[in-house]
Amino acid sequence: MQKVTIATVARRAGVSRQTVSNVINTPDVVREETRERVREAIEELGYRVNQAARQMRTGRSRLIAVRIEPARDGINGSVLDRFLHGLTDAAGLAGYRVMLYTAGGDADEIATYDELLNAYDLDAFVLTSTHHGDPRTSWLAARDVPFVTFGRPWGAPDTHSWVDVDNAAGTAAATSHLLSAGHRRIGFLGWPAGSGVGDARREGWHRAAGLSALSATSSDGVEPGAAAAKSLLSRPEAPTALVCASDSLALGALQAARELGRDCAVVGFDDTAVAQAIGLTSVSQPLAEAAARCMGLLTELLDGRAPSLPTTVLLPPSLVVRQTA
Amino acid sequence: MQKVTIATVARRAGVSRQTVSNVINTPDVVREETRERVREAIEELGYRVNQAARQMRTGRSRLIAVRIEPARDGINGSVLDRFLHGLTDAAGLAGYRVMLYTAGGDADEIATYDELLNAYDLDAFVLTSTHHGDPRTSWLAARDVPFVTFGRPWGAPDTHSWVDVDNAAGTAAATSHLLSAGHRRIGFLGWPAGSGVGDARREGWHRAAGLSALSATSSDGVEPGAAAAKSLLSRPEAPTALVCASDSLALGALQAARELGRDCAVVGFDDTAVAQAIGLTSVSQPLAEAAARCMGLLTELLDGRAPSLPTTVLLPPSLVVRQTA
DNA sequence: TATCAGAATTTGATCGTTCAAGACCCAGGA
DNA sequence: TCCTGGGTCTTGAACGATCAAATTCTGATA
Repeated sequence: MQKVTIATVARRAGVSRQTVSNVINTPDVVREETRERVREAIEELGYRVNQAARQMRTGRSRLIAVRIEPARDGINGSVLDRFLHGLTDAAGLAGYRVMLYTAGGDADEIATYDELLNAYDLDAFVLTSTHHGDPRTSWLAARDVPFVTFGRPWGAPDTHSWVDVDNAAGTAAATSHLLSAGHRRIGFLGWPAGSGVGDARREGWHRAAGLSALSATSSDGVEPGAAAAKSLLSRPEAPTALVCASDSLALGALQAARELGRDCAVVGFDDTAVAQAIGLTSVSQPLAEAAARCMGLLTELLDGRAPSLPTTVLLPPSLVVRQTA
Repeated sequence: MQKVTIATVARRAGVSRQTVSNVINTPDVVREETRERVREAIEELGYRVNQAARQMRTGRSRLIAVRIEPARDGINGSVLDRFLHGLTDAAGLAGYRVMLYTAGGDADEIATYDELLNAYDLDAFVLTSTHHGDPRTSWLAARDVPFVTFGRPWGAPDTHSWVDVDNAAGTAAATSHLLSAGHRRIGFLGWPAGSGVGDARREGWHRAAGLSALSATSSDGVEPGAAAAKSLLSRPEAPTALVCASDSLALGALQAARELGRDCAVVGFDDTAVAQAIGLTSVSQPLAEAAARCMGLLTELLDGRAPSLPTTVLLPPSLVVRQTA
């Protein structure tokens, strides 16, 4: 089976190479009848555009890169996993492919950008886990590399397009749910101030609960969460319900309540496998949609039809009610 | 900043294009002194080989593809996630990159192979979730496409190289652990016969426990697992410990025991986030190593220095002991 | 019928690399 | 002196697509 190139198709259809190329890339400049003839030839021969050749001329690879992170916590790891799946799907529909890379830190990641851009002509990047003073976005912006972040630019102006989930709305919804279930003293278990995501989740609870006293912080994890929850539940005016910044913390809270023999409603965040498994009510991020929107913004950027101002997308999460609240 | 090509480097080093190419690909044919001069030029200019151009000549892309599956169960999803991370790392070290794709079923996946091979000149594939009568491997083999499977060819001869985790050894280790803890009636909670992985996990338990009566099956999931565990625990000679084919089933078993007010040791499989979170003893697969070995086999195939017979790698899992056993 | 604009199609060059073949240099043997 | 041959380096062509410019076709108008 010989290799089928654009020339093979051209011969079969009785036209020139360029016409075949036009049928593929700018069909409207080709006469209807010719177009049909060429399309048939393409079909019969099973022709597929050779990306490498196309890329050499156009300088575009139809490849976008995403970093795959080590599943840190394990519990939260699946968030990225689901996002990745959604992104791969969305990219495929838009005619792009997703390439993975790993990186040890921001500097390492930037070095990888350089490598990927030079060697593979990557078209764009999707960044996750944005944080305060993120050096990656400025590096990419300075070089006019198209990119979108999943996560807003914390503490910085909106100089690029991003997609994020409205974390505050999530905890607010959780709090409202608890309020309408009759709870009046609703506490919050979160991370130390400073992380954008964590602060937003606290803010949503605060806005809906209207009180700021019943709040505790700890690093993420089941054990630390249990310890922090215990101190909260041992106060004089102990909460009857806890909104937590993560499923790990929520799990800790459940353990603490059980150990203290207390009845305490608990809501987690991220709707991870753990939540599903143990019946934990949790706030669920629309990851597939977030991924699709990221891809949407990217194709806008790549097709040059992007608005001059960066677009920002804020998606509402949803509350998945289970047994714990 | 002008684009740096092999010609730029050649000019700077005062040699021809081909010599630069030789320094990169076959350094031993270039005189020591020249080689050094060229290397310096490459360094100073920050030159990187353009993959698209190279690919056009050589027909090889230095890209390998892996399918990213939807996180079915949620609990088990993270297994693939961790494997992917390891594979991306290992591929990077070998000078390859990982590309993702999704597919709805075997036929769909095969169509994707065709597309990826034609359009992107993919060098190789890594298949996961192999199963009885898998059509994917024969399709690839018929076209001489290099590939490795993570998971052995169930019910078929070893016509290709594969890497797998010794599932039977995992459940055997779990059973031995329980035996040495004093348990004498150790049951097994698994999936219906027919899946290679599931059968192997049962087999390991059977071998170590020496009895086959105390076994029950159900589809994967917490609820079904709880139901099946209940029936086991309600028998006259009820087991005092249960080895399970997955963490989901194990979680179900724990719930069943609690509801029945029974004390029952439980061991899961895969050491997922759920196991870590709730202190479930579980069998852990060496996913990073499995990924690295897959990559190792692939590079052998790709460099043409593969042994004539397919290589098979069977890795031992390890038992992570926590509170439940 | 001749002319002309616009549509449709073709031609030649090019992207950056590697392959294949040829050129050059120098030491050693006839 | 001339030839041989291995080591080193250079030259032109090719991979398969698209760009830019040139050419041919078509149909309407004078």
